[in-house]
Amino acid sequence: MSQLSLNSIEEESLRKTYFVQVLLPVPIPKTFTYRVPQKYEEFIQVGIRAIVPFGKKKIIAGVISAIHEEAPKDYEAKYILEILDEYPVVSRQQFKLFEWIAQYYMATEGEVLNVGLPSGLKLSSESKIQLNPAFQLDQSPYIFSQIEEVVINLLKKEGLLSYEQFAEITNAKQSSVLIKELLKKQVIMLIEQVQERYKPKTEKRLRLQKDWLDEAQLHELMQQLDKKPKQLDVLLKYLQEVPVFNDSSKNEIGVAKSIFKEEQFSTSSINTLIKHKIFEEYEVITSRLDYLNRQQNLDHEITLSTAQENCRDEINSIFAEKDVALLHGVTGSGKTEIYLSLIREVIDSGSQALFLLPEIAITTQMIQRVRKIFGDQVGIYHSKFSDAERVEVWQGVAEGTINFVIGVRSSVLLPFNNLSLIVVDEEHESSYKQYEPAPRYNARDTAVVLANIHNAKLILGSATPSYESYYNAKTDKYGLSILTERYGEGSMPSIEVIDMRRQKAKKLIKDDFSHSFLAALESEMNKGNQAIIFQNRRGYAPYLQCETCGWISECENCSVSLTYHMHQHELKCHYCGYRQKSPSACLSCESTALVMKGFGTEKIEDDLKLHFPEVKIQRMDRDTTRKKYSYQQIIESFESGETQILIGTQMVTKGLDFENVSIVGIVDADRMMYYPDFRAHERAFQLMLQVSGRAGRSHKKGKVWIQSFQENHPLFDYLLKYDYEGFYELQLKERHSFFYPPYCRLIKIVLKGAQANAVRIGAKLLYESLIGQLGNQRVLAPHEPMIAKIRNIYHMELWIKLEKGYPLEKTKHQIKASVSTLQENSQFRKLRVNYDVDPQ
DNA sequence: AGCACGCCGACT
DNA sequence: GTCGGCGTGCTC
Repeated sequence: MSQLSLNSIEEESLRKTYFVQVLLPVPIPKTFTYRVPQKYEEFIQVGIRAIVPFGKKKIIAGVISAIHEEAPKDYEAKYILEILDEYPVVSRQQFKLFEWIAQYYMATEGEVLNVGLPSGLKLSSESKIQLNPAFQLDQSPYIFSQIEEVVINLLKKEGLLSYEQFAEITNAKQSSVLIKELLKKQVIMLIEQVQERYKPKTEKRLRLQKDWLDEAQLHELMQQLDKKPKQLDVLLKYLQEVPVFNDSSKNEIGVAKSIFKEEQFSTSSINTLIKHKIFEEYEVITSRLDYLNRQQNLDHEITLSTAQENCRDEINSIFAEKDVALLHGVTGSGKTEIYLSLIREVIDSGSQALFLLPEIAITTQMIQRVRKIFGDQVGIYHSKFSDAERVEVWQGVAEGTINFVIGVRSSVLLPFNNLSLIVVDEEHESSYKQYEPAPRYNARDTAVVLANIHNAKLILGSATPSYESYYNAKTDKYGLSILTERYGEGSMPSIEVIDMRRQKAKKLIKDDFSHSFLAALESEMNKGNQAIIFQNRRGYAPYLQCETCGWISECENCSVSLTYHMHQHELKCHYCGYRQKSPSACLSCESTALVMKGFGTEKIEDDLKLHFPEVKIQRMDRDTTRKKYSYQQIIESFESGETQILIGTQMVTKGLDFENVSIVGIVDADRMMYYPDFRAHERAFQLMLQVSGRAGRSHKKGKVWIQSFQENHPLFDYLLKYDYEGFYELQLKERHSFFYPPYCRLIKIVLKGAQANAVRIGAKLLYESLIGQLGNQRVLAPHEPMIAKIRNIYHMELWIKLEKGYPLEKTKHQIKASVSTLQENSQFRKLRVNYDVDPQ
């Protein structure tokens, strides 16, 4: 005995102490060291979550990123409080990716973790108020107010209250005063509680107790229940659902308790049956991804046309040499089938595949199509899905039960461990770039790195590739495959550009439409065809102006004009949400000569309704799709032919296939082209081509009408010929001479602050410091962005342009160092600075 | 990012 | 005198 205990003491002193690095979802650029309690030693793994104390009172969950034995020298490490997972929720490859994103996009790994982890997997403590167990009202030396007594009684009943509940109940603004007072009187105490937000969904099921399974016993049971008709009903229903007399093993799975409820069986009889040990109630964890529970008739076949097959083979041969293939296929060429057939091959070989789409392109149509082919192997990762569902996709990917994910930007952050193929469709979409909050990452570019980490292949697909990607393909960094034919009978519509200047001179414009367009529209309407009208601006009129004094309606908090919305008769700020009733007279000179300038979707809808009173017209923009199913409803109504004209913003340009659209109108092409951004022309061309692709999807030949006051702009020459490449070449020359991407890399630095002066001077000082290090060729002088003030916060921008090959990482360090030097000065300390690498 | 600590103005 | 305003610094 004594020998034994000596041994264990020796063992104790020889025992290694383990420490872990924990990555926390906070914007601090490092991991934190914690000590591992002995009881958890054997369970510790990289990638599992641990609950740790952080700061004076906070308790949060982080992810273990490394395990080691080095005790920190300068401080005493705190202990891990608890571990949460049996298996890693973050894969080793993910840590690498997180690190790359943080480094490249000048963010912290904690910020990456923060956007990556579904909030159901993030835990953070909440203070709860609890009655002090030692407290007794009659023995307390204090006197209590009425409200205090109410609180005491409530706590007795409820046990725990959150701050929020407490404030609500006492409906007191000084609830914190009350809490302090009660703490002083030792009535209450505060506890920190972490709550796992993700709860697996469970289902209550019923089955027969084992004693009743054979025929004789069942018979006896029937007899027993002969006088209890309600219970007998339940039993008969059960036997109907689960014919245990044929196969007693079926009893194991039982039946969902809910089916009895649905069919109005008596709940009390069921409970009696359970109490009498005839039925057994048990719970199972079910998936929220309800399609996983459904057996489907899968249609594994993907049939490709000869052109598609050739393209697929071409991509496969590109992959023999290169990791990235750019698929440039015109709208309607059937790129999706090619992706899906390649994904099929990957999944069948047992690896994972990821299919990225911009948010608006993940439609019900698309999901159903993919489900039909892949069934329960697909996980959908989309912001419209609940957090619990996202946690399940996350876990499915980590555990390997889901090997195909179709999702938005953030799905590049899922815990893949065996990825073989990534597809980025509509790769030119600027929504792949996250803007707020940090990390400002581009999912398309991150996918390149993700593919690299997994040794996977990547397909970038688009009808109008981004110039960066096309340049990479042209310079042989990526492979290139081109699909020029539309799939099936469709052909590209013809395009006509209307010279609005001439139309205006001849007075052939009515309500912002040229007569020729209106005539064409009318003729198509008479034929029973459908039309899409595109205008990239919502609301009625972008601003209200006084004709007497020139006053313009402006937002109080932002440097933008207020947009007039007719339906609510309001002026709204599209940046901060400020609204006011539309004035009937000028707020400056009181003249009533107020006119609306410019036009948005709402005005177009209004005008066209007057023009075509008998045609059903719908509008699709952020204002009409705010409600959950309104988007769906608008699409369905257009699809069924009920709506004849669909007016919309960018929303109408993506992924929608309508058979009957024979005419497309782009009301104001100039607005897209004359935007102060070096990508404006690239974007305008892409957008116009995309909208054009909505017409002539079937055998009907479509036509696109574009209204412009700059009708002889070279962009149109290329657009009319569908000459993507020609326009690309032209633009590239411009990018070269003005030194813009793809010839350089851009980093945008934004300084924000409440004091216009501090922001302006701070930007100037930062500029001076940066040109000192990078040279004045590489830094653009600070300037106000187009919208200099948003919600009363002033903005200044600094652009860094770096030629290819210039040391990137070093530059980023220099930038950060310059910013921290600037912020040593208290005047600039409260400026917010954010970095946008490869801004869109 | 939160959150506590600490140092100055306006009030029972 | 105190309450609470926000500027400052730290979190293993």
